[in-house]
Amino acid sequence: MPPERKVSGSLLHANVHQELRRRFVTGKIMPGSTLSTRGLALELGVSQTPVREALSRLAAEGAVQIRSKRKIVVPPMTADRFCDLLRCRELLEPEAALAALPMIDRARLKKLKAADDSIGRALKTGDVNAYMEGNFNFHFLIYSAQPRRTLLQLIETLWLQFGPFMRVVYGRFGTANLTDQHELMIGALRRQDAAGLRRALIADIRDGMGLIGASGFEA
Amino acid sequence: MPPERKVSGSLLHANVHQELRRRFVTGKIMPGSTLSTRGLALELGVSQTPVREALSRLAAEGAVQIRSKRKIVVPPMTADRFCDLLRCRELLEPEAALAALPMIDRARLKKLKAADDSIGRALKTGDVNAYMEGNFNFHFLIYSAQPRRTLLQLIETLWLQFGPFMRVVYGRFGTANLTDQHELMIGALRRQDAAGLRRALIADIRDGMGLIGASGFEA
DNA sequence: GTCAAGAATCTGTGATCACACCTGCGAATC
DNA sequence: GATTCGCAGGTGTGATCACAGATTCTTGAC
Repeated sequence: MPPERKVSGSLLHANVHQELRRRFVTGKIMPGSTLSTRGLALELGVSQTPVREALSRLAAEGAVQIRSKRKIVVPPMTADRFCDLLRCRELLEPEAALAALPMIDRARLKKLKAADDSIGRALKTGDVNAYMEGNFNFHFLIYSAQPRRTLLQLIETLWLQFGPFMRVVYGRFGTANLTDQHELMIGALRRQDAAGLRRALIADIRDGMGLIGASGFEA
Repeated sequence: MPPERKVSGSLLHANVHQELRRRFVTGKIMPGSTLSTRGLALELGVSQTPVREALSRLAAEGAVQIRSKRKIVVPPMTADRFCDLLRCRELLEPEAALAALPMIDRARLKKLKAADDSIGRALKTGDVNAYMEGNFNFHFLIYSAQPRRTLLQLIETLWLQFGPFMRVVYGRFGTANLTDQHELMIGALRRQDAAGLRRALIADIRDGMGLIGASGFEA
């Protein structure tokens, strides 16, 4: 069979990487599950090559671990790792949010409000998928407004590792009482209130931390 | 020609990645220079495949940019990016150093002293290579003593992007008067003096920041 | 019926080939 | 002599093939 190349635009491996990245961030992939190059290639209708390239990148970003012996797994969840991730978020995200604060114009505020509404609807219907996606959009609408690309990249790395965990936690404990902080953040952004923004964001991150204490981890 | 496989141990692409990473961290690769898969493959005696995989990882870590049109370059240096990197370092590295502080035993202190001596010798002889390598070893001897792997990974990412820049700066301004902070850090570690450690480390990072102001960047 | 040994299969990894496209160098034309 | 057109070389990218090793299922003997 000839290669049958048609592609659409270009850069298959970039598309694959983005698709997988989306799955990670929105928690569509469970911690501890195993991925295979051939399986993903079949599923996405491409050859192994772009899948391998995408998986290398994800490995570099810590989203998957490449156990050289015949298995490539998304890292299992442990309390230590979860805590480490949250504390790193707590270090980096307030910095990004504060840098973004002066850049928030009316248009972006409108988008933020829309994202928060969509989160609210997801909470009502119990749609965890939509909640995860909305939460991601909400936070990165803020962070991407600031010009420090390296800082943004570090935060993306964290969310990539964090997504699968978050999904497990929310699946286990439900998604109640988590949206208040977003409202506070929007208010602080509107008032250009740096202290309030930092406070609300840290509280938002710590909400996740609180969930963790009791549950036995693994897988 | 038959594949002629001999490998050594295993995992070619891991070796390639590590080799390239070392070159980046120690500044053997200049900002703005271009790399090629075929060239590196030839130079390292492997095929393109492991090189491509390693380069994907490095791209994910921000060490190289993959301009889809025919060129893969190490990002050119700009004042904004340099400043962004340094501020991220300032955010993350003190956190790691303080977490490492209680873990520093006599053996590690001895290694730190040795690394600092080696830096001193490099400064005397003006050996920039040795200085870069020693500086890297010194800092990561500290950071790797603490258990937060994610935090460590983030810092490694920063150094990967930082290495080529640092080399340019030191090549341009010389490496004088930079070692004092390391002595102070060793002293603070010995005394388990958290505040002193933080102060010396931040000063060490800001030393780099000071160098940047006047010079016109690019390339 | 139980357990162990071997075959079949499926995995990641590396090499090689094929292709589209950009870059430069050279020659031909005005 | 200057400008433009075309061809050759080199690039990243994707597909395919080949191989080593691990896992799993089957099959055989006790």
